[in-house]
Amino acid sequence: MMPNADRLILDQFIPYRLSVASNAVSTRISLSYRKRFGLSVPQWRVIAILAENSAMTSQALCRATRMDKINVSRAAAALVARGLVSDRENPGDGRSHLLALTRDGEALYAQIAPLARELERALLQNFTPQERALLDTLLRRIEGAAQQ
Amino acid sequence: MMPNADRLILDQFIPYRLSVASNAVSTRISLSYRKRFGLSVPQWRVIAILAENSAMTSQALCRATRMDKINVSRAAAALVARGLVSDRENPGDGRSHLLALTRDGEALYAQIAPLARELERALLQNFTPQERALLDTLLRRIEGAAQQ
DNA sequence: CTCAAATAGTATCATTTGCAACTAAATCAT
DNA sequence: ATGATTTAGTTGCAAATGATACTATTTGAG
Repeated sequence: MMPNADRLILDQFIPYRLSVASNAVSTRISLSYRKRFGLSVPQWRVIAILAENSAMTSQALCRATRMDKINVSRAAAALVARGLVSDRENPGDGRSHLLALTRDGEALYAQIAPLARELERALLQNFTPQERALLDTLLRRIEGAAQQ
Repeated sequence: MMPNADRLILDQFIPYRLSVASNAVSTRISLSYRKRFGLSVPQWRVIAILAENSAMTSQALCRATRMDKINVSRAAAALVARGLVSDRENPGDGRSHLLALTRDGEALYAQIAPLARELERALLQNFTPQERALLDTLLRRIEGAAQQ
Protein backbone atom coordinates (compact mmCIF):
# COMPACT_ATOMS: atom_id res chain seq x y z
CA MET A 1 0.00 0.00 0.00
CA MET A 2 1.22 3.50 -0.81
CA PRO A 3 1.99 5.95 1.93
CA ASN A 4 -1.03 8.05 2.67
CA ALA A 5 0.80 11.26 1.97
CA ASP A 6 1.14 10.22 -1.66
CA ARG A 7 -2.46 9.19 -2.21
CA LEU A 8 -4.98 11.58 -3.52
CA ILE A 9 -8.72 11.79 -3.05
CA LEU A 10 -10.15 13.09 -6.28
CA ASP A 11 -13.25 14.41 -4.61
CA GLN A 12 -11.13 16.74 -2.50
CA PHE A 13 -8.67 17.69 -5.20
CA ILE A 14 -9.11 21.40 -5.83
CA PRO A 15 -8.42 21.35 -9.59
CA TYR A 16 -11.13 18.73 -9.90
CA ARG A 17 -13.62 20.67 -7.79
CA LEU A 18 -12.90 23.77 -9.80
CA SER A 19 -13.42 22.01 -13.09
CA VAL A 20 -16.62 20.36 -11.96
CA ALA A 21 -18.07 23.59 -10.61
CA SER A 22 -17.07 25.52 -13.70
CA ASN A 23 -18.56 22.93 -16.02
CA ALA A 24 -21.81 22.86 -14.11
CA VAL A 25 -22.08 26.64 -14.32
CA SER A 26 -21.04 26.87 -17.97
CA THR A 27 -23.42 24.18 -19.04
CA ARG A 28 -26.28 25.92 -17.36
CA ILE A 29 -25.41 29.34 -18.68
CA SER A 30 -24.54 28.37 -22.18
CA LEU A 31 -27.77 26.45 -22.58
CA SER A 32 -29.63 29.53 -21.57
CA TYR A 33 -27.76 31.85 -23.93
CA ARG A 34 -27.93 29.41 -26.77
CA LYS A 35 -31.62 28.74 -26.48
CA ARG A 36 -32.80 32.27 -25.99
CA PHE A 37 -30.36 34.20 -28.11
CA GLY A 38 -28.43 31.73 -30.23
CA LEU A 39 -25.16 32.88 -28.70
CA SER A 40 -22.17 30.81 -27.69
CA VAL A 41 -20.20 31.72 -24.59
CA PRO A 42 -17.34 33.26 -26.60
CA GLN A 43 -19.86 35.35 -28.51
CA TRP A 44 -21.45 36.46 -25.28
CA ARG A 45 -18.06 37.47 -23.90
CA VAL A 46 -17.31 39.56 -26.95
CA ILE A 47 -20.64 41.31 -26.67
CA ALA A 48 -20.19 41.96 -22.97
CA ILE A 49 -16.77 43.51 -23.50
CA LEU A 50 -17.90 45.60 -26.46
CA ALA A 51 -20.76 46.89 -24.35
CA GLU A 52 -18.25 48.13 -21.79
CA ASN A 53 -15.70 49.67 -24.13
CA SER A 54 -16.70 51.10 -27.43
CA ALA A 55 -14.73 50.19 -30.57
CA MET A 56 -11.86 47.78 -30.02
CA THR A 57 -9.53 45.65 -32.09
CA SER A 58 -9.60 41.86 -31.95
CA GLN A 59 -6.40 41.87 -30.06
CA ALA A 60 -7.76 44.09 -27.34
CA LEU A 61 -10.71 41.71 -27.17
CA CYS A 62 -8.34 38.80 -26.71
CA ARG A 63 -6.84 40.43 -23.68
CA ALA A 64 -10.17 41.50 -22.22
CA THR A 65 -11.93 38.18 -22.72
CA ARG A 66 -8.95 35.96 -21.98
CA MET A 67 -9.61 34.05 -25.15
CA ASP A 68 -7.11 33.33 -27.87
CA LYS A 69 -7.26 35.14 -31.15
CA ILE A 70 -8.88 32.34 -33.03
CA ASN A 71 -11.82 32.19 -30.68
CA VAL A 72 -12.26 35.93 -30.84
CA SER A 73 -11.99 35.86 -34.61
CA ARG A 74 -14.67 33.21 -34.94
CA ALA A 75 -16.99 34.76 -32.41
CA ALA A 76 -16.65 38.18 -34.03
CA ALA A 77 -17.22 36.80 -37.52
CA ALA A 78 -20.46 35.19 -36.41
CA LEU A 79 -21.63 38.37 -34.69
CA VAL A 80 -20.80 40.50 -37.71
CA ALA A 81 -22.72 38.08 -39.91
CA ARG A 82 -25.73 38.51 -37.65
CA GLY A 83 -25.46 42.26 -37.74
CA LEU A 84 -24.78 42.53 -34.01
CA VAL A 85 -21.27 43.84 -34.40
CA SER A 86 -19.81 46.29 -36.90
CA ASP A 87 -16.38 45.91 -38.35
CA ARG A 88 -14.60 48.91 -39.81
CA GLU A 89 -11.06 49.74 -40.82
CA ASN A 90 -8.69 50.89 -38.18
CA PRO A 91 -7.39 54.25 -39.41
CA GLY A 92 -4.30 53.88 -37.24
CA ASP A 93 -3.32 50.39 -38.35
CA GLY A 94 -4.25 48.74 -41.63
CA ARG A 95 -3.83 45.22 -40.26
CA SER A 96 -6.53 45.42 -37.67
CA HIS A 97 -10.20 46.29 -37.59
CA LEU A 98 -12.31 48.11 -35.08
CA LEU A 99 -15.20 46.12 -33.73
CA ALA A 100 -18.19 47.68 -32.03
CA LEU A 101 -21.75 46.79 -31.13
CA THR A 102 -24.35 47.86 -33.64
CA ARG A 103 -27.69 49.20 -32.54
CA ASP A 104 -29.03 45.66 -32.76
CA GLY A 105 -26.11 44.44 -30.72
CA GLU A 106 -26.83 47.00 -28.04
CA ALA A 107 -30.46 45.96 -28.03
CA LEU A 108 -29.50 42.32 -27.60
CA TYR A 109 -27.13 43.21 -24.81
CA ALA A 110 -29.88 45.09 -23.07
CA GLN A 111 -31.87 41.88 -23.08
CA ILE A 112 -29.12 39.53 -22.00
CA ALA A 113 -27.39 41.54 -19.32
CA PRO A 114 -30.29 41.45 -16.87
CA LEU A 115 -30.77 37.76 -17.52
CA ALA A 116 -27.10 37.10 -16.87
CA ARG A 117 -27.25 39.00 -13.62
CA GLU A 118 -30.31 37.07 -12.64
CA LEU A 119 -28.54 33.78 -13.36
CA GLU A 120 -25.59 34.88 -11.31
CA ARG A 121 -27.89 35.81 -8.47
CA ALA A 122 -29.46 32.36 -8.62
CA LEU A 123 -26.05 30.71 -8.46
CA LEU A 124 -25.02 32.79 -5.48
CA GLN A 125 -28.41 32.69 -3.88
CA ASN A 126 -27.26 32.04 -0.35
CA PHE A 127 -23.86 33.66 -0.50
CA THR A 128 -23.25 36.64 1.69
CA PRO A 129 -21.61 39.62 -0.01
CA GLN A 130 -18.44 38.73 1.89
CA GLU A 131 -18.49 35.18 0.60
CA ARG A 132 -19.00 36.37 -2.90
CA ALA A 133 -16.09 38.79 -2.66
CA LEU A 134 -13.94 36.11 -1.12
CA LEU A 135 -14.71 33.66 -3.89
CA ASP A 136 -13.77 36.27 -6.45
CA THR A 137 -10.46 36.87 -4.72
CA LEU A 138 -9.63 33.21 -4.25
CA LEU A 139 -10.34 32.50 -7.91
CA ARG A 140 -8.07 35.32 -8.99
CA ARG A 141 -5.31 34.08 -6.77
CA ILE A 142 -5.55 30.56 -8.14
CA GLU A 143 -5.58 31.88 -11.66
CA GLY A 144 -2.47 33.90 -10.96
CA ALA A 145 -0.70 30.90 -9.48
CA ALA A 146 -1.69 28.73 -12.44
CA GLN A 147 -0.13 31.19 -14.84
CA GLN A 148 2.70 31.65 -12.38
CA MET B 1 -27.80 54.79 -21.49
CA MET B 2 -29.00 51.69 -19.69
CA PRO B 3 -29.71 51.79 -16.00
CA ASN B 4 -26.66 50.75 -14.06
CA ALA B 5 -28.48 47.93 -12.34
CA ASP B 6 -28.87 46.21 -15.69
CA ARG B 7 -25.27 46.55 -16.81
CA LEU B 8 -22.73 43.90 -16.17
CA ILE B 9 -19.00 44.04 -15.75
CA LEU B 10 -17.59 40.89 -17.21
CA ASP B 11 -14.45 41.06 -15.14
CA GLN B 12 -16.53 40.81 -11.98
CA PHE B 13 -19.02 38.28 -13.25
CA ILE B 14 -18.57 35.13 -11.19
CA PRO B 15 -19.32 32.61 -13.95
CA TYR B 16 -16.62 34.29 -16.01
CA ARG B 17 -14.09 34.32 -13.17
CA LEU B 18 -14.81 30.68 -12.50
CA SER B 19 -14.35 29.71 -16.11
CA VAL B 20 -11.13 31.67 -16.48
CA ALA B 21 -9.65 30.22 -13.30
CA SER B 22 -10.69 26.71 -14.22
CA ASN B 23 -9.24 27.01 -17.71
CA ALA B 24 -5.96 28.34 -16.40
CA VAL B 25 -5.67 25.44 -13.99
CA SER B 26 -6.78 22.79 -16.48
CA THR B 27 -4.42 24.00 -19.12
CA ARG B 28 -1.53 23.87 -16.74
CA ILE B 29 -2.41 20.47 -15.34
CA SER B 30 -3.36 18.78 -18.57
CA LEU B 31 -0.14 19.88 -20.21
CA SER B 32 1.75 18.31 -17.39
CA TYR B 33 -0.16 15.00 -17.49
CA ARG B 34 -0.04 14.85 -21.22
CA LYS B 35 3.66 15.50 -21.52
CA ARG B 36 4.87 13.26 -18.77
CA PHE B 37 2.41 10.40 -18.96
CA GLY B 38 0.45 10.75 -22.17
CA LEU B 39 -2.80 10.98 -20.22
CA SER B 40 -5.78 13.20 -20.89
CA VAL B 41 -7.71 14.68 -17.99
CA PRO B 42 -10.58 12.20 -18.36
CA GLN B 43 -8.08 9.35 -18.33
CA TRP B 44 -6.44 10.75 -15.25
CA ARG B 45 -9.80 10.98 -13.50
CA VAL B 46 -10.58 7.37 -14.28
CA ILE B 47 -7.24 6.28 -12.91
CA ALA B 48 -7.65 8.35 -9.77
CA ILE B 49 -11.06 6.87 -9.04
CA LEU B 50 -9.97 3.32 -9.77
CA ALA B 51 -7.09 3.81 -7.38
CA GLU B 52 -9.55 4.67 -4.65
CA ASN B 53 -12.12 1.98 -5.25
CA SER B 54 -11.15 -1.35 -6.69
CA ALA B 55 -13.18 -2.81 -9.55
CA MET B 56 -16.06 -0.67 -10.78
CA THR B 57 -18.42 -0.54 -13.73
CA SER B 58 -18.35 2.30 -16.24
CA GLN B 59 -21.54 3.61 -14.81
CA ALA B 60 -20.11 3.87 -11.33
CA LEU B 61 -17.18 5.70 -12.87
CA CYS B 62 -19.55 8.13 -14.52
CA ARG B 63 -20.99 9.05 -11.16
CA ALA B 64 -17.64 9.26 -9.43
CA THR B 65 -15.91 11.31 -12.10
CA ARG B 66 -18.90 13.47 -13.05
CA MET B 67 -18.29 12.65 -16.68
CA ASP B 68 -20.84 11.31 -19.09
CA LYS B 69 -20.73 7.72 -20.22
CA ILE B 70 -19.16 8.44 -23.54
CA ASN B 71 -16.18 10.17 -22.00
CA VAL B 72 -15.71 7.36 -19.54
CA SER B 73 -16.04 4.81 -22.31
CA ARG B 74 -13.39 6.50 -24.40
CA ALA B 75 -11.02 7.11 -21.53
CA ALA B 76 -11.36 3.52 -20.34
CA ALA B 77 -10.85 2.11 -23.84
CA ALA B 78 -7.60 4.03 -24.17
CA LEU B 79 -6.39 2.89 -20.76
CA VAL B 80 -7.25 -0.73 -21.47
CA ALA B 81 -5.37 -0.49 -24.75
CA ARG B 82 -2.32 0.74 -22.86
CA GLY B 83 -2.60 -2.04 -20.34
CA LEU B 84 -3.21 0.30 -17.45
CA VAL B 85 -6.73 -0.89 -16.78
CA SER B 86 -8.21 -4.37 -16.90
CA ASP B 87 -11.67 -5.09 -18.17
CA ARG B 88 -13.47 -8.26 -17.15
CA GLU B 89 -17.00 -9.55 -17.27
CA ASN B 90 -19.35 -8.54 -14.52
CA PRO B 91 -20.68 -11.81 -13.08
CA GLY B 92 -23.72 -10.00 -11.75
CA ASP B 93 -24.75 -8.26 -14.97
CA GLY B 94 -23.84 -9.33 -18.47
CA ARG B 95 -24.23 -5.84 -19.89
CA SER B 96 -21.50 -4.22 -17.90
CA HIS B 97 -17.82 -4.81 -17.27
CA LEU B 98 -15.69 -4.40 -14.23
CA LEU B 99 -12.77 -2.04 -14.66
CA ALA B 100 -9.76 -2.02 -12.38
CA LEU B 101 -6.19 -0.79 -12.38
CA THR B 102 -3.62 -3.32 -13.50
CA ARG B 103 -0.26 -3.55 -11.82
CA ASP B 104 1.06 -1.11 -14.43
CA GLY B 105 -1.84 1.18 -13.75
CA GLU B 106 -1.07 1.15 -10.04
CA ALA B 107 2.54 1.90 -10.80
CA LEU B 108 1.59 4.84 -12.98
CA TYR B 109 -0.75 6.14 -10.32
CA ALA B 110 2.06 5.94 -7.80
CA GLN B 111 4.02 8.26 -10.04
CA ILE B 112 1.28 10.72 -10.83
CA ALA B 113 -0.41 11.11 -7.49
CA PRO B 114 2.54 12.83 -5.79
CA LEU B 115 2.99 15.07 -8.80
CA ALA B 116 -0.67 16.02 -8.73
CA ARG B 117 -0.46 16.85 -5.07
CA GLU B 118 2.60 18.92 -5.73
CA LEU B 119 0.81 20.84 -8.48
CA GLU B 120 -2.10 21.47 -6.18
CA ARG B 121 0.24 22.71 -3.51
CA ALA B 122 1.80 25.11 -5.99
CA LEU B 123 -1.61 26.45 -6.95
CA LEU B 124 -2.59 26.99 -3.36
CA GLN B 125 0.82 28.12 -2.30
CA ASN B 126 -0.29 31.04 -0.20
CA PHE B 127 -3.67 29.78 0.87
CA THR B 128 -4.23 29.11 4.52
CA PRO B 129 -5.90 25.78 5.35
CA GLN B 130 -9.04 27.76 6.15
CA GLU B 131 -9.02 29.46 2.78
CA ARG B 132 -8.55 26.19 1.05
CA ALA B 133 -11.44 24.59 2.92
CA LEU B 134 -13.60 27.61 2.23
CA LEU B 135 -12.87 27.51 -1.47
CA ASP B 136 -13.84 23.85 -1.55
CA THR B 137 -17.11 24.62 0.19
CA LEU B 138 -17.96 27.61 -1.97
CA LEU B 139 -17.30 25.63 -5.14
CA ARG B 140 -19.57 22.83 -3.97
CA ARG B 141 -22.32 25.29 -3.16
CA ILE B 142 -22.10 26.91 -6.57
CA GLU B 143 -22.10 23.55 -8.23
CA GLY B 144 -25.19 22.55 -6.31
CA ALA B 145 -26.97 25.75 -7.25
CA ALA B 146 -26.03 25.32 -10.90
CA GLN B 147 -27.59 21.89 -10.96
CA GLN B 148 -30.42 23.23 -8.84
C1' DC C 1 -43.28 -17.57 -19.46
C1' DT C 2 -43.33 -13.60 -22.86
C1' DC C 3 -42.86 -9.38 -24.57
C1' DA C 4 -42.46 -4.23 -23.70
C1' DA C 5 -39.53 -1.03 -21.38
C1' DA C 6 -35.24 0.19 -19.33
C1' DT C 7 -30.17 -0.01 -18.82
C1' DA C 8 -25.00 -0.65 -20.12
C1' DG C 9 -22.03 0.40 -23.28
C1' DT C 10 -20.33 1.39 -28.07
C1' DA C 11 -20.36 3.19 -32.74
C1' DT C 12 -21.46 6.69 -36.00
C1' DC C 13 -21.84 11.19 -37.33
C1' DA C 14 -21.88 16.35 -36.70
C1' DT C 15 -19.98 20.22 -34.19
C1' DT C 16 -16.44 22.47 -31.62
C1' DT C 17 -11.92 23.44 -30.54
C1' DG C 18 -7.11 24.02 -31.09
C1' DC C 19 -2.73 24.17 -33.86
C1' DA C 20 0.10 25.46 -37.67
C1' DA C 21 0.65 27.67 -41.77
C1' DC C 22 -0.47 31.70 -44.36
C1' DT C 23 -1.45 36.76 -46.03
C1' DA C 24 -1.05 41.38 -45.29
C1' DA C 25 0.52 45.38 -42.99
C1' DA C 26 3.69 47.72 -39.90
C1' DT C 27 8.20 48.28 -37.58
C1' DC C 28 13.00 48.65 -37.37
C1' DA C 29 17.78 48.23 -38.44
C1' DT C 30 20.89 49.10 -41.72
C1' DA D 1 14.64 53.81 -48.68
C1' DT D 2 14.73 48.49 -48.41
C1' DG D 3 14.63 44.17 -46.76
C1' DA D 4 14.26 41.22 -42.34
C1' DT D 5 11.29 40.76 -38.38
C1' DT D 6 7.23 41.28 -35.83
C1' DT D 7 2.25 41.74 -35.44
C1' DA D 8 -2.97 41.23 -36.82
C1' DG D 9 -6.04 38.26 -38.32
C1' DT D 10 -7.92 34.27 -41.16
C1' DT D 11 -7.91 29.79 -43.24
C1' DG D 12 -7.47 24.84 -43.37
C1' DC D 13 -6.53 20.66 -41.21
C1' DA D 14 -6.51 17.47 -37.14
C1' DA D 15 -7.93 16.21 -32.59
C1' DA D 16 -11.38 16.39 -28.99
C1' DT D 17 -16.25 16.63 -27.69
C1' DG D 18 -21.01 15.90 -27.87
C1' DA D 19 -25.68 14.10 -29.65
C1' DT D 20 -28.09 10.22 -31.64
C1' DA D 21 -28.84 5.79 -32.77
C1' DC D 22 -27.82 1.03 -32.15
C1' DT D 23 -26.84 -3.86 -29.88
C1' DA D 24 -27.16 -6.72 -26.07
C1' DT D 25 -28.76 -7.77 -21.68
C1' DT D 26 -31.90 -7.29 -17.86
C1' DT D 27 -36.15 -6.06 -15.55
C1' DG D 28 -40.94 -6.13 -14.84
C1' DA D 29 -45.91 -6.22 -16.07
C1' DG D 30 -49.38 -9.15 -17.58
